[in-house]
Amino acid sequence: MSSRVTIADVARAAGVHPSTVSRALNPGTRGLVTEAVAARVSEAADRLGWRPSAVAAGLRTRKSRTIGILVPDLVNPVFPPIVRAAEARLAEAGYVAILANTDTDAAREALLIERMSGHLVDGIMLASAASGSTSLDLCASLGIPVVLINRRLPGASASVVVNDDQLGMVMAVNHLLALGHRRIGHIAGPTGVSTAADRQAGFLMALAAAGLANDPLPVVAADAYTAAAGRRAMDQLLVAHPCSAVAVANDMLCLGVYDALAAAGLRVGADVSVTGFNDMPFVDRISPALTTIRIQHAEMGRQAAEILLAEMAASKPAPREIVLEPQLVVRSSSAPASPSALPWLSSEKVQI
Amino acid sequence: MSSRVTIADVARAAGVHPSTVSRALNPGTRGLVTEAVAARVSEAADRLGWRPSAVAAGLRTRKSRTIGILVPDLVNPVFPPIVRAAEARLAEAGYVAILANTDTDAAREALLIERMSGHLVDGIMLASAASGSTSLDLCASLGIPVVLINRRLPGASASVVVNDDQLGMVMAVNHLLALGHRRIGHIAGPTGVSTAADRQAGFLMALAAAGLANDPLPVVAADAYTAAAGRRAMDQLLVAHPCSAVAVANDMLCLGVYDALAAAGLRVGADVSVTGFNDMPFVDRISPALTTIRIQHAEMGRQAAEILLAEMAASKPAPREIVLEPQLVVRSSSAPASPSALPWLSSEKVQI
DNA sequence: AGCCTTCCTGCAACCGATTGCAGGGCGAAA
DNA sequence: TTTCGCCCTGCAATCGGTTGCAGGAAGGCT
Repeated sequence: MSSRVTIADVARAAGVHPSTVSRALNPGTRGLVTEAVAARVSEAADRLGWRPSAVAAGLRTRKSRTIGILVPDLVNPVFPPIVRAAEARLAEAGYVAILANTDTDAAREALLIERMSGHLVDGIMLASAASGSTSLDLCASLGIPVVLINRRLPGASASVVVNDDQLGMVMAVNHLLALGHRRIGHIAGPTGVSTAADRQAGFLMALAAAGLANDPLPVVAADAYTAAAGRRAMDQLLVAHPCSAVAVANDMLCLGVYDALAAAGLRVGADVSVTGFNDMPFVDRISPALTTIRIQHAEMGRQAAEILLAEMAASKPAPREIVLEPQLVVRSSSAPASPSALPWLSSEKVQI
Repeated sequence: MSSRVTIADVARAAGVHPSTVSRALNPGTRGLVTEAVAARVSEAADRLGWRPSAVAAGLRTRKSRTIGILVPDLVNPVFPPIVRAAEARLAEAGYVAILANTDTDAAREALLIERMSGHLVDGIMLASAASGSTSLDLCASLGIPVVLINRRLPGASASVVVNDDQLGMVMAVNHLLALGHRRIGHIAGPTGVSTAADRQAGFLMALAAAGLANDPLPVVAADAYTAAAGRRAMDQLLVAHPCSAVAVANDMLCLGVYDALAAAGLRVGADVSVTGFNDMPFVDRISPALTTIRIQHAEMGRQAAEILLAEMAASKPAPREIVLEPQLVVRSSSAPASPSALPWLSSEKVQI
């Protein structure tokens, strides 16, 4: 009933030795056998309904045509497009993808990597690796090539595909500056995460370039990329540094920022401009539609797959780094600054 | 460097035979060896850093501790929560999940199933299988247990975990009726899909129960679960059957419905009430927030995993059917009917 | 004390394909 | 006609655990 038909059965049917069947059925070695024999074997194979056993082949070759994909949480809308594109490219090359969620838990991540290594994965894609993660060392000791996606890791020697986070945030801030805003705050991402650090660096750089560098920093760091954390951070920023515009490190945070502003009686866009980052699905549908920085999710996944395929083929790894260009998408959450319309700012002392 | 340490190495280190190592390290057979020996073996195993090779074990046992998950398109927000929950439950049981996107392409689906069977998957979770799909037969002939998620398949003998789509739609319509609406339309899903059929049945049932059965049917079927299809369908419905409320088969369609109403100069909620189905992420953030039917995405994935685990353990399949209860979530897209406020309806001749 | 049972461990085959090595057959060149 | 060489195919080992079978030791019972 099941995959009973083996290469031995085919060999018997075709009147040849199993090894000949193997050679005839394998595209790479088909040239080693006579065309007539190859044809006879192929005919017998699909007459019997033979299906290759990737497991048996893998045991011998130590290659499983399988790669592992680790994401913190698939429900976060940033990841599906990445995974989708990666899987598509891998499937094209005959690979299957093993997916797992790490929950940003280092121990769990290590467990999953070890389990995947037991399944002989030929490579691993690590999306948004937590800082201080030892996963790279683990993979190295297991001899598994890795490519990091979305976040880079300090001092990592693995290949990486990331967005140009710094540039993206510069674009967002420049957009706000062009709208006339001068008091611009920043809700940063959680510390220790490369996307947070790079985006904050971009923010400060853009401000400095505009001659608006100042002290204390108009920055509050959220403790996670969630709406709740965004709400808390914005509540703090409203007190610590009232401003007419805020460049937020992440779209998800923006949802909380919207809540905080609404609670403070402020209108997003009219009273306070907000920009996000990621252009995740449906932020064009929220009210007001979010101005944000679009990153190439799908391209990230595709490129990561491409790199992994190349690294698995090559003998010498030679880590590569791919930085993708972000794009500003202007919608209704950002609007021209009009100081007169901001009575809530007038009572504060100007800090910039 | 790689997974070099085999049970033979461990056996040598512990001074026992490889078979004894296998028994000692396997939870199920550990009782067969002396406690002292088992301890000595375990010690040697993790001193040497032994890691089990799921591939080698699977070759012999014909069990890979791997299951395949097939979804039409991971980017559709309905699926991540399902996949997430399924993967979590499977990981708990020591399984890994192979994920693939079918693009609703039958040929591709068959290819993926065959490929997965080569990887000796112990079971397959099929989310939203296309109607007329031969995948079930294929899996049966391959001897792989299957569980269908989200959509049932006519005449299928496989286990299935679905939402009570009919009941859900009845709840939505009853909600609209309670708000005073009497002219209620329905945007149905694509034909041939069980969710579409069941929800439409629920719509008609609720209308009939309220004594509002009528002819012609105030129903337009969308040709896909997309915003664009929703837009087209609603444009048609506005012409064919003007109404004060519309019960839509799917949240994604609602996005298009919103567009169609806006284009017609009608306000969602105030002029026309709209209900969706799925309560997918962020529909609470769109404007106006969507009244919809919440389905238990995560529970679907978890239950499907549970069933699969049970079926793989049992010798005799015995297909089960689990129907999960939906829940009405009222937000701002539905409001009391006020005929006087609907001048656009007054010129039409009443059809109900 | 002798016999039987039970428990533990070793032996070896096996899962299904891949691959280095060797040998046979055939054509070409001398 | 003989020899050299190449091409094709068969042989058997191998990947790393798992498991049926058998044998030996220890303990219980009469």
